[in-house]
Amino acid sequence: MPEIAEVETVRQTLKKQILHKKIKDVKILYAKMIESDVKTFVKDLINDEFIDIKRRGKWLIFELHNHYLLSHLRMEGKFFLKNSTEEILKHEHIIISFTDGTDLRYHDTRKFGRMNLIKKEDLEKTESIQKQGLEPGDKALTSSYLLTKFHHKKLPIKSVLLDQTIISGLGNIYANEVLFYAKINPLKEAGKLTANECELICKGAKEIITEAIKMGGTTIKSYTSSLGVTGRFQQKLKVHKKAGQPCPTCHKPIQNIKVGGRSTYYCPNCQR
DNA sequence: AGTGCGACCCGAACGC
DNA sequence: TGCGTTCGGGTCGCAC
Repeated sequence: MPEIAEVETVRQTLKKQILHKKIKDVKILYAKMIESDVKTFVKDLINDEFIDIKRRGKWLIFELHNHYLLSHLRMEGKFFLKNSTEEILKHEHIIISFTDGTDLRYHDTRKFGRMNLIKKEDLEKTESIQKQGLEPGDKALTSSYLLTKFHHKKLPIKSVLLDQTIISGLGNIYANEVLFYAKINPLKEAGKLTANECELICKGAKEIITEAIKMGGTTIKSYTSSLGVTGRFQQKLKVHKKAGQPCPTCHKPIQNIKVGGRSTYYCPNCQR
C-alpha cells in the first residue's frame, strides 16, 4: 500500500538501477493502465532512456529526453528489475525491456495504478501533477498556509488531510497518524481548527513523513517496494489498524470509524 | 465552488 | 479442496 514514503523509496532505489539503460521494447499487457495513447506510449519509449526520476506527491516522474513518464502506484503498484528471461507473472502489466537484458516490470494485483507518457512541454498543463499541494517537507507548509486552506471548509479534518491539493502525499495511514500526533478528533470541522492545531499538523506531517521515508515506508499486507526493500515504518504506527488495542498514550482502546467512507483510527480520549 | 458518491479492481476476509 | 458477498484503497468524473 504505497504512500509517499514508499514512492520516495521506490524513486531512490530505481534511480540507482535503471538510469541510462537504452529501452529496447515495451510490452503493455493491460492497456487500461495507460492513460495516454498506447501505441504512442510504446513508440516514444523505445530507443530512449531514463535520465532522471523525480517525484511529485505520490506521482513518480521518469524523465526521458523529450518526455516524462508519469506513474501512480495507487495501492499495490510495485516496480521490479528482473532478467528478461524470467517468466512473466500474472500481475505484471507493463514490461519495459532494456538492451542489457533486464526488464523494468510494473506489478499491480489490483490494476489500480496508472501511467501516462507526456511531452516535456506539456508538464505545465498536466493537471494531475500541477494541482498537487505542498510537500510535507516544504518550508512553505506552515500553520498559516493550512489556516488559509482550511478556512470555511465544513468537511471533517480527516477528509481534508486526504485532499492532495493541500498537502501532497498524505494518504489514509499517515492522515490517521498525523491526527493522533496533533491530538485532533478526525471528525472536527477543518474550518474550526486553531492556529495551534494547524501548527501541530505541520509538525506531525513533517516528522511522520520524514521518519517513514527514513525507514523505507510502511508495510501493510505484503507490500514490498522494488528490489526487495521492505518498509519498516509499520512498527511505528500508533493508531492505524489498531482498533481495540490500547492507545500508546492513555491505554484506552483505539476506535475505528468511517469518515467520508474511509477507515479512520483514533483515540477518543486523546483526540477530543 | 464545494461536496458526495459510484466506478475502477481483485484478493482477503467474512458469513453461512 | 465451499461458495457467494463484502471490503478496502486513491483518484476521477459526474450529479447535485
